[in-house]
Amino acid sequence: MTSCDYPNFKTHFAELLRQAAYTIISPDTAIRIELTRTKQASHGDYSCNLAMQLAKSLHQSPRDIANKLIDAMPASLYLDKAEVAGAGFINLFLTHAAKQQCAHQVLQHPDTYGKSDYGHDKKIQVEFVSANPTGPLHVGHGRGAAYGASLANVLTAAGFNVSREFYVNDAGRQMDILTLSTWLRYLELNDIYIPFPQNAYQGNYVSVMAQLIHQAHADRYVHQPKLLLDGLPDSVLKAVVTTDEHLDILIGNAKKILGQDYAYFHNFVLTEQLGDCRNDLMEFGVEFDVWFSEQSLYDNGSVARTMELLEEKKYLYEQDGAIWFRSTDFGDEKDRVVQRENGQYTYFASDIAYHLNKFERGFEQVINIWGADHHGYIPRVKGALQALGLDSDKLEIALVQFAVLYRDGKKAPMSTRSGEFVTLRELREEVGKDAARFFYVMRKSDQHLDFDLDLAKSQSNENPVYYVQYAHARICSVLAQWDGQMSDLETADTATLTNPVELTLLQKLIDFPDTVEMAAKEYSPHLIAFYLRELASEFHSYYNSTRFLVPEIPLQNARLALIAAIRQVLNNGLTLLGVSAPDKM
RNA sequence: GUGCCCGUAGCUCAAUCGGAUAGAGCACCAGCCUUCUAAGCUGGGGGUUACAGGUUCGAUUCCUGUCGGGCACGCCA
Repeated sequence: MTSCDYPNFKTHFAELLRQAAYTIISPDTAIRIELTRTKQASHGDYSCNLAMQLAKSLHQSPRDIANKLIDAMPASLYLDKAEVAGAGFINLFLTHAAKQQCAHQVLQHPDTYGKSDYGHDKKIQVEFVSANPTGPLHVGHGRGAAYGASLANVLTAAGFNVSREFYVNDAGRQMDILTLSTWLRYLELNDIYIPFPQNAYQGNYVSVMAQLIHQAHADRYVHQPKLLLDGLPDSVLKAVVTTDEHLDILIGNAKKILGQDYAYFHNFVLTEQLGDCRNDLMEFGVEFDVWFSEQSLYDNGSVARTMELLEEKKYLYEQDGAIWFRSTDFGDEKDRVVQRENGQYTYFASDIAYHLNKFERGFEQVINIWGADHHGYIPRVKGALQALGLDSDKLEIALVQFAVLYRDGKKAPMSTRSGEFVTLRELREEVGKDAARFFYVMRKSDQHLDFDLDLAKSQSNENPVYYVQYAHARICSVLAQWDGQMSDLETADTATLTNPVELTLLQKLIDFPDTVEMAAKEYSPHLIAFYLRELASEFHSYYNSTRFLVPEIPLQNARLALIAAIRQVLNNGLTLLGVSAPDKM
């Protein structure tokens, strides 16, 4: 937390302007005072457009109002000057002393600098990745993982009480298809060849799981494979065409044949895939507080109970043998099935129960991070929450556009079915965790991401992450060659830091807490990435223009205090993004 | 066909919920290492923010239309 003797200047000056404003307008007038950082040094450090906002209602020129506001502003020892510019902007200039003090601030509160209580400990959940445990995570999941983890870190830093959650789709058809796929591969290992459906899981990891079972249990689960083809047309035998119906028949037959042993296979592949997924994410620096099982919602009756609730509120009806939810009442384009003709609940049904459960756990804000291809799914989920009498505005869906892979200048396929996908693990091994994490959050999450594999692999030293890390390593190197005590820098006299580049750097350090807050407010961790690049850029420029280890001790200590503070902020920022800050490169 | 998102430098992307002269990186050109890490720095060329209107002190941002691109439109998950 920032200590009370060193203010947030945006907040501080906004308050002064508020007091000034109420000398010329009625105190019960609602005004929004927003300070923005200026782009040009000649415009000062902070700028406010309040005068232009008031111009219309006061019937005065913006510049006249601006002058009145400046005259009415209470004095501040941090304010060097305030002036009117342009159409009526009020430009505020910080004193050098105010900026120089920031270096001390950072060094005296190294781990907490950048944090704030903006979130007021509000209980917030971030649910992300939530990939089907039916195969390895691919590079599309990687983006959701990097975004979600960074966002959760940013929210935590901004003072929210964050819970990271992974929703495990352990119930449903996709798991059954994987189970069937594994059993078929297992049968092959026992020299029993049943045509492998083209719409089953083709990936090599399926065979690997089958081998594990075969090694442990030999032919124990062979049973009567011929019965598997009961009720299927001959075309399936030739493995030319298999439809979804064929697959469902195969699954049904497998369940019948295997009996209790089906549960063994199902559980084995789930445990195996989930473990792999958890491990993969951990190596990517992404961890979760809660792994929430979809199956548990069936086991404890939550799904049935949720459906009863909707039934009581008259939002369900029967048609064509299925049960429908009236999502059109809430703006969806059509009503949606919650229970199929065959009596099975749909994924949507358990999802409603899941979201009800989230609210019952007391989260004041819930963020779901979904792939952008799910955008059509939003109205029905929000509709269901409204039907249950909940405030759907407390559910924020952050859509993450898929990363489109390019290989040899062409789009590369990345379906989990085709077996040709690029996995997150492969990507990590090729470009490293740090580069992958940084690269993923370099751009706004709702923008398409072109991921050029050749570039990322062959020219990874061009990745911007090295630029930032290099700045950190350079500072470490300088400080290692200095023989003083770090504690001396905490109180070093920084009054000599008056060069433009030094003042720019100090202002940049002051900006860090505001940047974190903005990133939290806008759910935009990419702002941190851009901030770090700018800070690193200004540092590299400083490094090339100014020597730090100089004979004059007071001057040396002042400069070292500044670069030590920069190192700390680089470290704090990189940590938010899950990227390491190396001492050497 | 309907709905949602998007269109900014040659390429990949920014632009603090409408602000001042639209910014970076890569690529290209010209310079800087007997001195703290050259994975760096300095300078330069590059734009009618897809197009046409509208709203106002002010538009890349908001509204309408056109063109172009992506995604979604299952009793799948």
